Amino acid sequence: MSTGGSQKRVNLQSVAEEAGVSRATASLVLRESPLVSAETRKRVIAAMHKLGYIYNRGAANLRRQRTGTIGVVLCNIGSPFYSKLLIGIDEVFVDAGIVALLVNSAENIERQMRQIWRLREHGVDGLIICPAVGSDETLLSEIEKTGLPYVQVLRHVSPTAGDYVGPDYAGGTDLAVSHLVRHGRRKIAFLGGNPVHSAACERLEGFQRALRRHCLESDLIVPTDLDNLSDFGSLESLMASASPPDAAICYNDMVALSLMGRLLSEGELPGRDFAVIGADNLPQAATSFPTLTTIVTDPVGVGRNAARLLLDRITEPRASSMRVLVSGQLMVRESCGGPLP
Amino acid sequence: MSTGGSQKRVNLQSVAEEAGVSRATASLVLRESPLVSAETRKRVIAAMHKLGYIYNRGAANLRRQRTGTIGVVLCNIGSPFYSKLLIGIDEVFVDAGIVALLVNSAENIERQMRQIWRLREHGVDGLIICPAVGSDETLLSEIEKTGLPYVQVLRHVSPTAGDYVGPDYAGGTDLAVSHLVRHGRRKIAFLGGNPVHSAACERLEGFQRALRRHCLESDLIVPTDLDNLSDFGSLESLMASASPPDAAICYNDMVALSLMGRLLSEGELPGRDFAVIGADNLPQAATSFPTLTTIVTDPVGVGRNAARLLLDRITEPRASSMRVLVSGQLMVRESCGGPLP
DNA sequence: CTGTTAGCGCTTTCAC
DNA sequence: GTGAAAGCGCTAACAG
Repeated sequence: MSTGGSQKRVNLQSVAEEAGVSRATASLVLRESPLVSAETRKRVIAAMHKLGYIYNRGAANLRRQRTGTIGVVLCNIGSPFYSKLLIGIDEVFVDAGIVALLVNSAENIERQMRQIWRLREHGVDGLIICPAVGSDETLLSEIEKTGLPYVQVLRHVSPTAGDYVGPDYAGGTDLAVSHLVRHGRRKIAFLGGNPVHSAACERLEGFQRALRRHCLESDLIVPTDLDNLSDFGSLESLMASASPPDAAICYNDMVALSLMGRLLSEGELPGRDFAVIGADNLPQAATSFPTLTTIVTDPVGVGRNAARLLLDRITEPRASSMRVLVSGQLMVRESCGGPLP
Repeated sequence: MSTGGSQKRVNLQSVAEEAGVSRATASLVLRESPLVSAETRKRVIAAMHKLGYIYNRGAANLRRQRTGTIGVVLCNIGSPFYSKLLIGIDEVFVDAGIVALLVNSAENIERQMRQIWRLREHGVDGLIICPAVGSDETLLSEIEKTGLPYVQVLRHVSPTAGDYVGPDYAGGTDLAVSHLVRHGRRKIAFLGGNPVHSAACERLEGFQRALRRHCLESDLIVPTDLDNLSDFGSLESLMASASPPDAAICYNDMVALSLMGRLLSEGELPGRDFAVIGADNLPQAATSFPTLTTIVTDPVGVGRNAARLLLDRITEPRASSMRVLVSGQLMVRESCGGPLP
């Protein structure tokens, strides 16, 4: 075949011929089997390079009945937090020779189902999924019906069913409350988003539990819109009330930074007049004015743990399900407890 | 259902048997061929549902010699900017029935090469790549050698070779300079990162060209470390010099927000005492104190365009290569030109 | 150690 | 309209 534009794809067959061995032997060389002599191996490898051979995983997968790919279903691939999660997942997968198929449910549960279906068609060996808002246990039973191993991350659809890896939201919020109390704050508000999924619920519960422990009332709970940061809902009226809050724990740093912006523009200095604590430790938290005290969660760690748990689950499908909580810390800066700017 | 762990995987064969037709006919039904009668189609579809059939794309791919997957090689999947890009890419791919295989070069050119190799093994039909720092034209020739269609995004390794889609960095910087000049600023600094890749270079060139057009000197170019925002390098000495800058254009909003934090902590009010312009329009830019004027690039648009261009390139491999610049705008807020807080 | 053989699940001529 | 047969490129028994 004279190589005009469409030369025949080089496959194991051609490599084997070039090296003067059989396809089977060449295949063994590929997978670094010790069964093949150094001499033969060398010849085969030389042939591979000479011909520019590229291993066809698709064909191998078809034969071996597994693909070395794993589906990752996130509900908001645009968020930095999720990207960090991906980094952790990717880290483990790279070591295990696995590629992630990333899909986005965009918080839409029909789309989530469609995407999972698509991943199945692609033959993924497992699933890491952050359930879209509105998912319930039928999600898990749908997945289980197909026999595909899976791990939930960041959110779960039930407090007990299925494997789950996530940050210790409640513990983090608890740290924040204790810190505020230690610094003399007594009227603590919670700008907590809406408890539409397990993560938000756990934060809220952590908040309420911590307040109870410190014998404080938890009546300053403000739902916030995470997409429209300029809207602090009923915070306005709280601030104007008879006993306004002197501190706030925010759903995340985005909310906290916005709140600080708002306070500044009203002439109040966060950290002195009003304590603010965020969550996530965005890069900006370290350089804002004032710098932001924040609950540090470890999304990369969550990703790593989820990936590892899934790999375990794939090799050990019958083991009983697990809940992994990755603990966080408090990064103390100027907005609460740190030296004032 | 007592599914005894290892029931035979249901394939097209079983569906065909169940429906009382041949494999070939069943296959036609799958792909919605008009060649099959409504009656038969109905029977086959019923059989598929009954058996819980899942299409095996791997097998189909092997046969058709294409996979319906595309490799996306990014150099920093953790950055929000890249996540936005992914959203645009994903949007187009979902419509085209394509799945993205996402890999991370982590700005490491060996890893980049390894990952590309891996993607090839998975049989991707094309590549969207943001070249890691240090990549040169050999990257393109390596890819071209394999005959795989590709599109560069956000950065390119040569001003002419290969397809490229990116924001109009130079144009954006130009907008910013004109805006500053319009507001009476004359000593404009550029906190521009290091020009280690095409994006940074284009921003810098845009800056210099714009200053020339306004007959200003462009001697206030400060390389900044994008990972360590608290370090503004020689900015310190600039500010202390005989003719200090009265404005700064920053590499991105992260740098700009840090700079504003710094200014505030030194008692200067950004927007009044010193104008600051960022780039990217992060959510925080709208809620910081003061709010941040910023060059709005459109990463989602870049992603969409890159994905579409790649799809074109796949169907039309011989067409000559293209450069697409996605234009941006200036979002005017308090830190320059907007009403003072 | 190496070769032979028989598929993995699907698509695609080409007959009928 | 539908079916029969021939692979896509690889791996896994099993022989030698």
